[in-house]
Amino acid sequence: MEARRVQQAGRRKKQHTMADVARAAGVSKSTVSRAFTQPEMLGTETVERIAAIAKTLGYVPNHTARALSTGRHGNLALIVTDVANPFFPPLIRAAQMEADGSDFCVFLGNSDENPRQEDKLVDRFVSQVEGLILVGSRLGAERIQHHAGRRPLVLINREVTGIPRVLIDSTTGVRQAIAHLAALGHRHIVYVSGPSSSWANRQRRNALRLAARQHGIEVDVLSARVPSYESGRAVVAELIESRATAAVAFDDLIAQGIMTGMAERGIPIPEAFSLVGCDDVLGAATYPSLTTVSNRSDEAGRAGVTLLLDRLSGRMAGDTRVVLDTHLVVRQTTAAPASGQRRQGG
Amino acid sequence: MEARRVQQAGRRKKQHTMADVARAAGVSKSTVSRAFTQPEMLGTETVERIAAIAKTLGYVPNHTARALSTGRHGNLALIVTDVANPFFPPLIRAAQMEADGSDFCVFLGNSDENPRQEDKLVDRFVSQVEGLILVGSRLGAERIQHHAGRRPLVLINREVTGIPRVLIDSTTGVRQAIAHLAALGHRHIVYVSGPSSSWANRQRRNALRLAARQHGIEVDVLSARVPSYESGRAVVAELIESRATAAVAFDDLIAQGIMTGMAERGIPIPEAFSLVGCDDVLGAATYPSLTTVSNRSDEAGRAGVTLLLDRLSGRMAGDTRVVLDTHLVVRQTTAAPASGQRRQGG
DNA sequence: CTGTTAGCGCCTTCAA
DNA sequence: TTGAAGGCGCTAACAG
Repeated sequence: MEARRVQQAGRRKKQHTMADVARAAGVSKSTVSRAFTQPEMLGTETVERIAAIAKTLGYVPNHTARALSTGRHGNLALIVTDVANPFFPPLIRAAQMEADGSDFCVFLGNSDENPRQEDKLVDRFVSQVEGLILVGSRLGAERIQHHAGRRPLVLINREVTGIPRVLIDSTTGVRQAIAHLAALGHRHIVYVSGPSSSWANRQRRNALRLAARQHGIEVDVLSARVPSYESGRAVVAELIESRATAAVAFDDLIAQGIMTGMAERGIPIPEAFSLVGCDDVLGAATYPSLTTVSNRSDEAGRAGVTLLLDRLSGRMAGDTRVVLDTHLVVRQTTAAPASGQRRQGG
Repeated sequence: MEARRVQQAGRRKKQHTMADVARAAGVSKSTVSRAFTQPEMLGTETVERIAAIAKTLGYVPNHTARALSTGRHGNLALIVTDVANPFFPPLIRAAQMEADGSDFCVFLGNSDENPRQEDKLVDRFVSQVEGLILVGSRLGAERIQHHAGRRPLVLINREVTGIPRVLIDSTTGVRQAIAHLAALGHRHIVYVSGPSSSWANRQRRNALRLAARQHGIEVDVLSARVPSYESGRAVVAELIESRATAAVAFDDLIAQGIMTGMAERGIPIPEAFSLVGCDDVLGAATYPSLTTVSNRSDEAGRAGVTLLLDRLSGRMAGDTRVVLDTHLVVRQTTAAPASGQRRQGG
């Protein structure tokens, strides 16, 4: 009794319902409902009268009840691996704005690079969204397919056949990066890898290996595991040990960490070591400014939402695949290798 | 008829409902419901059996139906002015994780520095959330109070009496910055202001003016309006014209823009001009690395959610006010003014 | 054009 | 400890 009262007190001032409006207007609930969802079915004056009454009453249709009855929520979920990684904010922002343009609300989920967490988030969102977007999902293909069976699903930077996806194709940019390093005279480089379950990471590694082979460049791979400033800094010791003359990092954060680590050891970039990042999220903030493979993650976000919305309105086939190009932005962290080093490398 | 079929086809494979689980377990719906919400009311084995069956069936309680029936959605909304501003991602991330720990889903809204958009977002969220968090709201006090009357509301970096809020207090850090500049010998500085409707901006400006007066430092104010790299760069011409020897920028993005603008004009920082940022979101990425007022925006996000959740569970009085300190991080963009400039300034 | 009647899936009294 | 029944607010047939 006591507890119940507390709970009721906790409840907000009760909103008016359709029944209130109907009573005040002397019509039935259905008519009120129609006045909001299919006004063209009603007499003009009826609609206006109901609208006026609703307004004075401060009536607002209940989103939840409507959703339960129609199965349409007007929500969608965006799940990313790490909100704070600068790759994501522009993507999130663009997705957000795009959804907003179609009156959709967006749930944001942060999986923290953890597949289990990602699963949990999907489960939690799935019953209240129209569809979901997974960015750089760390989930296995079968899990993804499972989820896709429950709700329309779009992937960003993850490739699973049969599921609509938008892919930022690093291949073009990475090829340019290798060509650039080759032209400068590098013969032995390192790829500093990111998370092994990341599609982007695999794609970059493979593209790099292929291009390097074509240019006769030797490639070592070191792993930074987590894409962060710290792990970039931590990998520097190994990097030096490798005796390579240049490195391509999985992303700009790692690259920035490497720059710091190199600076701490008094190794000047680009004079003694060349470095290329990926993503171009730091702008020209680092010094020297970072040569990097640029991508427009905001476009990926926008495209993801568009794809999902199209799919929802039935305007789209199942296996769409949107590919966004990348390109190398040459700034100041790449140069010809020091001659002494070049000998070592060969 | 045709249309209906299309719609049904569009509907996903129907999720299992409580009734399915009940049937499979040979119990009633109520029992299944209780197994999920008040297991202690049931026999241990009953609960386990139901849980097992639910699991094999892949049953997930329907969030929407539950919300309709209880009035509790398990959602909350976080509205920020610009997702892509590096100040926000850590805050968002922390808020996100904190909410997650209490099984809440979070809606993210991007107001784009626009009060109308902010209002719109609130309206759209309000009927499906337990409460909202507004970060750096650009809304008038009366609008905020209006919204707070509909749902529990927490403010971050916005002060409205009577509404729970967490404030990142730049005063302490700004004071340190002024003391630092004064000690270096600066006598005439500029505050490069951010959005005029921003609480943080007003607070920083006022704190700066006060501290400057105490140190006998002259202060001009220039406005960058939008907190971005570009607007920082755009303000540089005026900045030079002012003949001040140092500037404190509303945030690090503006400061970074100023650095670029100065570099373009061949004015070396800190030799010819000293610069202090706010927020400390760039790390040591700029060159020279930026002296700035540090704040931990992630703590603000976490605190905001905690405050809201506490309020929801009735554990909290109305007018809570959490204040987070800041402090100056001296790096490389501040130095004594050139002697010629100092004369001009006095 | 408008009213009537069933649900949507779940929670929550009230009985047993 | 469990079941039956009603309702949360709205939409969507089906009549009229």
